[in-house]
Amino acid sequence: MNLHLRTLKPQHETRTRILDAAEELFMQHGFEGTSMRLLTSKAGVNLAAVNYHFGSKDALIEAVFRRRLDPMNAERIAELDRLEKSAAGTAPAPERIIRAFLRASLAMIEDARSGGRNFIRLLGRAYTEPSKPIRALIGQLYGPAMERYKTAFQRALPELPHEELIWRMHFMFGTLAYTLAATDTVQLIAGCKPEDRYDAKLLEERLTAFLEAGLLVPAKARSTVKKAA
Amino acid sequence: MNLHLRTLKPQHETRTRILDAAEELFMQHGFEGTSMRLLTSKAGVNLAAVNYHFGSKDALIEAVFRRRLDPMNAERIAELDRLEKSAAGTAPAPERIIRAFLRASLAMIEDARSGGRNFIRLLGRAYTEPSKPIRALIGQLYGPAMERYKTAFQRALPELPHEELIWRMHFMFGTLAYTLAATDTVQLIAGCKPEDRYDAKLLEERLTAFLEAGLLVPAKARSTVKKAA
DNA sequence: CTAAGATTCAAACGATCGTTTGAATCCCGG
DNA sequence: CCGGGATTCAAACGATCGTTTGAATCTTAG
Repeated sequence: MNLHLRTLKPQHETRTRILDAAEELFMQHGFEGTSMRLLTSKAGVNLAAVNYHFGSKDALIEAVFRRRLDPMNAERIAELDRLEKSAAGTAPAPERIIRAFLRASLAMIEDARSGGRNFIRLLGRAYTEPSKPIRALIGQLYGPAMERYKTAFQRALPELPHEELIWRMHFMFGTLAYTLAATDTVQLIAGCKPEDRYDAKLLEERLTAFLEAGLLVPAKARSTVKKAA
Repeated sequence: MNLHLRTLKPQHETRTRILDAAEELFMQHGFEGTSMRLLTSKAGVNLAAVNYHFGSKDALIEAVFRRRLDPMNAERIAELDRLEKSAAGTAPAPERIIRAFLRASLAMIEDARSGGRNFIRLLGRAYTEPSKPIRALIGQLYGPAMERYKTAFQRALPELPHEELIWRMHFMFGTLAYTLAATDTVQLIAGCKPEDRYDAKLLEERLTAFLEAGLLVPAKARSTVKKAA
């Protein structure tokens, strides 16, 4: 029986070592590109440990996402709760909602010593992952938070058509996902400059300004002009 | 000697069949998730055909990208040339530059019968691909077009600091890449509605409005007001 | 101390991977 | 019709994949 909490550090140490190594290697080489042998050797555990503790490689992948994504989305929702409570009945400003959503991602980018940054980049990849089960898992884990933020935006922007909001949230989510995942693509545009390092605070300002402008742009400004396609 | 052009259709038919099958399967299962056996059987060619015609699987991947990306970026640059010529000396409006960049991608989304749509989704994935060589290839193929559009934006927005422009282009590029790649993530936000089909014209309007707003937002508008978070 | 459960270990399993081989077949100029 | 390069084919190569096994070792309760 391990119901008692004593000596719990070595109890799950192997699990943690595996999760950490998986997080980093999945980010570097992808899921299929990371072999169990490389993974377990980096983690310093036996080859059979993954199947013993997680059951299979796919179950390990799921565990990697759940470990970070569950608390991350919970924090996102809590942040929104706090924001709405402080607004006392009135709808919070869109900018505040955007910042509330960004904060969890950006906070994780800043902590480099634990694998937070690795995970964020890994997460950005997962959205466009070919594997159906992985995308389904991501959708399931993100679902509740997405729903909350959607209604928050709807309340803050009652004049914006529902379908328009869906697309703009899609754009916003895409900008965030790509920005965090494709770190070295900045230099694709910049020419060569690799941009010293992620300044999370500065990045938050830039992202918020960009996303807020896109979200608030008047809908169908050219609806009457219309397309002469 | 096959210098003469005669009978050139069956001459490269195997190559084309392989490229088409690769495009679709790479999109569905990723590069590592697509085996040569599945690929060649779908293409209806012998297993050894890929190595005979392309040399290796990696070389095939590169060929898949080059076949579409070379003309696509050439068209992008031509579009910008045309735009600048019609502007006769003055800098074209940012909106026009954005549309010029989007057009090539959206045109390819519309042609569903050839594998254009497959390729666009595959391309979106490639930006966040773990494999270094693939990202390097993408960067190399995109480089010239990126440089041209960067100077075009700089001329249209001379007051925008260079570093700010880099980031906003990064955001814009990310929005486009993600929007096109993660088709079924829209429903993650929408709840369940799968959105009938991509209406390329409508998508162009929505994307242009969103991106233009983000690109044109005043730089550092809140530097003095600052946050009272 | 001892026995039982939890965990780790080296070794091997069958399957599948990308690639290579050498003969068979096709295509076409002479 | 013939001969040679281009292409296709079935078969096999060695390597590596994820997973399983059964014994060895560690941990802990009684």
